[in-house]
Amino acid sequence: MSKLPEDLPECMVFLLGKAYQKAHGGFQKQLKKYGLTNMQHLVLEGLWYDEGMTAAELCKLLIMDKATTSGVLERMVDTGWIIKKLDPDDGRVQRLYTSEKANQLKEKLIDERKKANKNILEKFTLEEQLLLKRLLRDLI
Amino acid sequence: MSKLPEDLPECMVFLLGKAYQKAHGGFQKQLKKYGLTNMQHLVLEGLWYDEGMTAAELCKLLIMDKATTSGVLERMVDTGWIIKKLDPDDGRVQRLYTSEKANQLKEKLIDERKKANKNILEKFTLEEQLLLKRLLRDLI
DNA sequence: GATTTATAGTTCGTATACAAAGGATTATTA
DNA sequence: TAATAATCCTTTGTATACGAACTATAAATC
Repeated sequence: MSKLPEDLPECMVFLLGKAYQKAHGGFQKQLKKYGLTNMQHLVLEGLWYDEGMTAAELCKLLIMDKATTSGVLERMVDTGWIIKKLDPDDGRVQRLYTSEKANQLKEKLIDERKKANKNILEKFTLEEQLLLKRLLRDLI
Repeated sequence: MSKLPEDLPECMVFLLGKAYQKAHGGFQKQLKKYGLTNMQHLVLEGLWYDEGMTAAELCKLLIMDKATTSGVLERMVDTGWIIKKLDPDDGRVQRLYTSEKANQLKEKLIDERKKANKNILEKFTLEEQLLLKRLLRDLI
């Protein structure tokens, strides 16, 4: 990291932003060969956890903005990663399912996330890794 | 934080993203009354550190994408936060300066950042704060 | 000194992020 | 049950984020 103004490098917003920027960029590159984005990958993991969730449930679980998610889901339907089915009991609700294409890649895609995680954390001791994750979770 | 699929909550990309999302959102709200965004605030802090920097230098210092920054700087010129001056020695270069409007708010704006930082970190012990910042810096 | 290469910034295309407003539909209540 | 409120989701507008291509200018090399 280059030299920074005054106490800016002490600023959490900055540190978190840049740490995320780097981690996100690395993962994004890993996912490029699948034609998936980080966000889209996250949606798949959410649906694998609970297939048939509504968009609202997914947003709540994964702390995503509903307006943003609307567009993400549309693109994922267009590219064949997920399927939307209208809920028969509630005309407002669309239930979300992963596609065959997605399910066939499930193990590989989860492995990519684990690999990304390993890349990010390998510079730390196991103790530091656990501590960092705990501290970040406390921030959320 | 709500319950999450399998070991997703162990994933650094997710944890960093959501921690940043929350920190960023809080700071953004603080800055709204000034009509500034987080990114624009960061640019001002960079220029206060070294007035007259070029966009390229600013990008390198603050780890920003040049394409993104181009638009940010244009909006900041339009809204009167910064001034661009063509470098007399190099026709490619635009040198950047903070405006009077920005300088008059300098202390308040830096205080806002410090307040944001305090809000984020207050739940941790001093030891945890220092540790978290060190770990994040090591990620950048 | 003409050609090539490198650098500074901009522009374009695509994908988030999120506030705010707008349908559509369901639930609640007077 | 008609009116009101709450939910789900989409749309709109503005601001990043970033790869890729492009323009203008400067530097390097033959």
